[in-house]
Amino acid sequence: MQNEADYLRDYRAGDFPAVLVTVDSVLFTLIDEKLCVLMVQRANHPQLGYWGLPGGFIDQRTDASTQDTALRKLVEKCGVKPAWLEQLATFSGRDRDPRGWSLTTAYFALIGWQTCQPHIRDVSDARWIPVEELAHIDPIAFDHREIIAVARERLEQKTLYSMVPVYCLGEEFTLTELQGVIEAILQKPIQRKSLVRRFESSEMFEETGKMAVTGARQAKVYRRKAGVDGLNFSRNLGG
Amino acid sequence: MQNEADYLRDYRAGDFPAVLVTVDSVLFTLIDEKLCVLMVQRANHPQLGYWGLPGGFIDQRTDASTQDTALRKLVEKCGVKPAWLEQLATFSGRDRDPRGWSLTTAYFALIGWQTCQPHIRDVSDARWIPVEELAHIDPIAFDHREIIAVARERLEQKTLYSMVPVYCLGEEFTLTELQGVIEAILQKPIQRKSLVRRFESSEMFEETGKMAVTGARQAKVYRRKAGVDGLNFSRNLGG
DNA sequence: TAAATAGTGTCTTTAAGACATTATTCC
DNA sequence: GGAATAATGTCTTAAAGACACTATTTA
Repeated sequence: MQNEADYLRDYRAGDFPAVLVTVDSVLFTLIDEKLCVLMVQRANHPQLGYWGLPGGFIDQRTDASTQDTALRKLVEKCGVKPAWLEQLATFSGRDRDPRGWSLTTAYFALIGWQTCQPHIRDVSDARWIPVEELAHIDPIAFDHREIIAVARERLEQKTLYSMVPVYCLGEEFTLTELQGVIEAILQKPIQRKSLVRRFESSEMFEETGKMAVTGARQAKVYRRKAGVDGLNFSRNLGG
Repeated sequence: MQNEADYLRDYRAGDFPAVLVTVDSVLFTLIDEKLCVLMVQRANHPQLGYWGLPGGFIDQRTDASTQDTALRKLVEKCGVKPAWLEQLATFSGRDRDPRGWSLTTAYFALIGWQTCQPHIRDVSDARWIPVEELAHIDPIAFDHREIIAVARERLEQKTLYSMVPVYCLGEEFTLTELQGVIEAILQKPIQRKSLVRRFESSEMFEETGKMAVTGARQAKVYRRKAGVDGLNFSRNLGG
């Protein structure tokens, strides 16, 4: 019987028909009170010219995992790393890509648009699209419309029991801005008092000492404490 | 400039180094008050003889998605479909499989062991292993120990806000049995009253009319209503 | 001082936790 | 009747909802 070393020496990838593997990201931000997603106009076949999610193939030399692929592709388009990145789900099937049986591991990401605006202005093929306008964009590449829908669903759920929406904002923000993102995501008003209670009990934030001028009473400016990542509440907001 | 039809005609998979793609499942059940996971002794290289998760390669002719692959492989080992199946996450990297850069989409599944016991008895390479014994099983194939840990984490979380643990039981069960699974998963006692409140308000279950004899007062026997799937509570159990 | 926005106080509501009590069955 | 298990009643607690109120800034 063959031993493992012999097996590996004789092993040739490609004996089985390969699955086409990609990695795509759904990157959200908030612009003008509107939840937006970063879309890229495809520069190659197939579906050249279609709007789709930023992503692409794994580079086996540089990527230690699909998360690295996602980050690499996002940095290409935005110039900076997203403030939040987590795996969403893997979408697969025979018909989702015309080249054959394929699979994409999708990531879910958040960033403050201010952070990457300079870079996106230069990359003419990338654009922030308000999620409400997606319905009017047709076609959309592959199954990316469905992937975005799943990502939105996940974002909504996480908004109910965590502070993730804060990663749609810049480094510094006011409570009213945070409330704005949350309400844009949930598409309904929330109780500011409930938000304040969570904001404080999370201990994820600290005052910068600065005040934001809004035309009336000035608002305290906060930032995320270094090294804090996430905190889940044991109860949902907006019952 | 080439059009899409030309591009697809000329397209050859294999121009890029392929990623090795597999699908694996973490199937849980409850046996003797203990949470167990289905493990299979590997019959092929690499890592022949190691215990690992049931899974394998996608069959592009028969599988419409990785979920089909997961189901196909589980049915091979258990003879029946799991009562619950959902995608867990995709694990990837250069070193997780000695054959090269690889990726596995892992599924998370639940079943009552009674349902598949006859088949598992025949498949000599499959075994239910109590999760507490996993620490003593070394080696475990690939990164499957880590995948199981992530699945357990997910099961624990879902137990706090849903009725999923019920899918670890057979078709018919008592409240005390359900409480048992939950306590085995959370590794701590819960308030039966809280469980009863959730059980009723979920409207996921119905009485069978039967009673279970336990040696003292008999317990009502319930079953899941047809077509009910899941329900998430807006608040966690076991503060 | 009025309007606008920021932030607080406090009562109500909801659903879980704690645990005592009642019910049923077998011996 | 007593032990064991099943099921219910009810008071307490934690955290969100509702909303009135105070505070600060600019016009």
